[in-house]
Amino acid sequence: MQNLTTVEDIDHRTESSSSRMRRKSINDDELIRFSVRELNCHLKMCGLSRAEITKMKQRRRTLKNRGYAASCRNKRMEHNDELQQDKNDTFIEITKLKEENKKIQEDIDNIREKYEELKHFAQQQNISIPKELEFHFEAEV
Amino acid sequence: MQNLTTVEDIDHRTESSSSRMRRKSINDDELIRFSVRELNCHLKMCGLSRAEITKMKQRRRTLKNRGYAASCRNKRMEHNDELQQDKNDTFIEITKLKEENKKIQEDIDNIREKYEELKHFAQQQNISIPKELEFHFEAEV
DNA sequence: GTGATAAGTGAGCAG
DNA sequence: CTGCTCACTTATCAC
Repeated sequence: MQNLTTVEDIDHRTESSSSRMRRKSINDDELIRFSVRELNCHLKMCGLSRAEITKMKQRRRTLKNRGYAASCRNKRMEHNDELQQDKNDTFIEITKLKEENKKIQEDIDNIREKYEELKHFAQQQNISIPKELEFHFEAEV
Repeated sequence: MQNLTTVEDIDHRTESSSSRMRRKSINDDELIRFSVRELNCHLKMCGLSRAEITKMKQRRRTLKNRGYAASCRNKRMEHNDELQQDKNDTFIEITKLKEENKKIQEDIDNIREKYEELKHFAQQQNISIPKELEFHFEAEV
């Protein structure tokens, strides 16, 4: 795509009056970067007609829109990547939590077993365990 | 946007020969729906010139592209919603797992307490607990 | 006027 | 040719 906007690109119907213009005075880069005030100043100095100025303004708008569209696409892609990353992260976290959970559950099972053995031992020794020291396990998972 | 494609829209340079055409014979809807074979048949029956047929084909392509673009955008949005939903779902699951985890950890703490009390009781009663019935808690979280 | 976004268009790739 | 996707343009909306 062409990157220079010269007055002769702008409005061929006024080509006949182009002899009084300074050509290639503003490129696309400047056309975007200049403030409205600076731009108006430049366009006047170039001696552009009203129609040519309108075309230039439109070109400026189009160039800016191109940039907006790009940042819009970019934003969308970044947002998407972010969600995707979240998904990966949470998968890892869930896996970790499940493992931890499982490990703790195993701990409980071990303790329960020991406790049962201990109770059994007490029975054998005819030791009565005070009520307040009793512990009742819930149903195992 | 206009929704009918008539031959006179297609190529004004051949307007002079349009007397032998049947006008408004194909609308955009048909232009998309017809198979290539059907379309060629229709275009011939309408007596379109080669240039007109090319224009019609291009119009068909454009209309199809319009649809493709729409489905592409749609797909992207659905994918995005899906990721967003995943995010919500996993947030719920993680919350649940953390709660469960906490609950189990509390259970362990309770058991640990009871166990310690039991050991203390045994000491008071001068009951020695066999080594194989000992249980060593890991460092508390 | 500026920035953002939805829809439409054309280029170009893949099948 | 068909379908898809990217970059760009245009129309529109909100500020």
